[in-house]
Amino acid sequence: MPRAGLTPTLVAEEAARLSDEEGFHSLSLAAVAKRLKVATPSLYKHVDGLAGLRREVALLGANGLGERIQRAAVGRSGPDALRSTAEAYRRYAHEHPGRYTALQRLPLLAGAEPVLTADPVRVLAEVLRGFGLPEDQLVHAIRALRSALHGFVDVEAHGGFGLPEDVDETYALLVEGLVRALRQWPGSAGRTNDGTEP
Amino acid sequence: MPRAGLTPTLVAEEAARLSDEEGFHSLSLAAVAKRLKVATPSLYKHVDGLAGLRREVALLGANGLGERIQRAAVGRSGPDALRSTAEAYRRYAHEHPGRYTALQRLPLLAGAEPVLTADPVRVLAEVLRGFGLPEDQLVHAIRALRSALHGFVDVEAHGGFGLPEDVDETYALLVEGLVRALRQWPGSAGRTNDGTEP
DNA sequence: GCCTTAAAGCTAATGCCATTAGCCAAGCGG
DNA sequence: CCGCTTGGCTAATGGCATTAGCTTTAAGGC
Repeated sequence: MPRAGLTPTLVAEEAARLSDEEGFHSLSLAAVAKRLKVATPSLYKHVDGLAGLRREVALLGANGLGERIQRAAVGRSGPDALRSTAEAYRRYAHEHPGRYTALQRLPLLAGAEPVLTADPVRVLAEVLRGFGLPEDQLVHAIRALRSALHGFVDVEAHGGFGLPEDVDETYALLVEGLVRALRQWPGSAGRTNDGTEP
Repeated sequence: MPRAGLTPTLVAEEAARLSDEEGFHSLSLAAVAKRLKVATPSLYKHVDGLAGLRREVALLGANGLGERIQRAAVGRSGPDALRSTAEAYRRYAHEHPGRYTALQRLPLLAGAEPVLTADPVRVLAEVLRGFGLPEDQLVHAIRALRSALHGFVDVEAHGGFGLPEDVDETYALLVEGLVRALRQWPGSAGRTNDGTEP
């Protein structure tokens, strides 16, 4: 019988696909093993149990999200960059719901901070550059931005927006609210171009 | 041997306590049964399996959160009501993390919408009354407000704010950002008193 | 005060999953 | 061609949810 030829990367990627397709709650060693046509215990040669598998999916999610919003921000600045980034953020969460869910728990998984080739938080920090915030407000502003984007995406993913009103429109309004809030952030240098005028 | 004297309510409340103390992920029929000094299958006489148990905890969470923020808002209006409500919202999530986590999944648990004695979303809607928003913007504003509050609390609960900067201060700044964003909401009647002046 | 009876709580049994131990063979390096 | 690393396997254990079916409690009618 020929070998299956698994690697840690192959296993993690299959797990991520499964998470996206069936939901993060459906991620199990047994399910991944079945997809790879392999017995469950075989996976232990490549990943560190279920906890390790989840961690790998979370890492793929963090890097994937980071790369996506990075690409969305490149060549833009200020409100314009924020709008583009916010759009990419939500789109990634829609396209990779399992990875996105996994990503949330990453901070709690203590241990040596592993290789994040593209840290989403760092990208958001760069996006906020163009808003002229004082140095000591940057961390607070990043946190607020993360909260708003994640909160929307999370509520949406849980079916929390039940009314018929257009959810895309709500998101656009939320992002514009963020732009306004950031332009008038305490201690800010003042108004920045809102990106809707030349 | 005398009976244990369980009721659906008693079981649900013990489950909620366990969720808060050990984390929602630790909620299981076996764990609840052990706390109540009862065999696991006995619980099926009072709740509809694990899914039902989670649903009950979610309901306790929704009602608890609703009551808390309701009380915080009473007698206040506009930005003042928003600040008080936001504070109560976060405090509830801190004090009842298990219930709060359960609550998120409530919308997905399809079926007959059950008795919500105090719907948190309705309370938020009333809080937004004082901001003079046009009728057709109310739903969008409520969604934005929910997103921001939940997002912050959720990131915080997952240990997402790793830097040493004061998290309470970030929350206060986020809430002030919301106040600004809502006062200048598209189509709004204009500025409202920001609550920091008589 | 008995006796019927609905229901509370139990034990036994099944099945799924994670995890560990230990076996076996594939396939690479010499 | 040979040996050794290591990928993948089977077997076994233990936790959990769930169902079936039994026993006995204790409430209410008589």
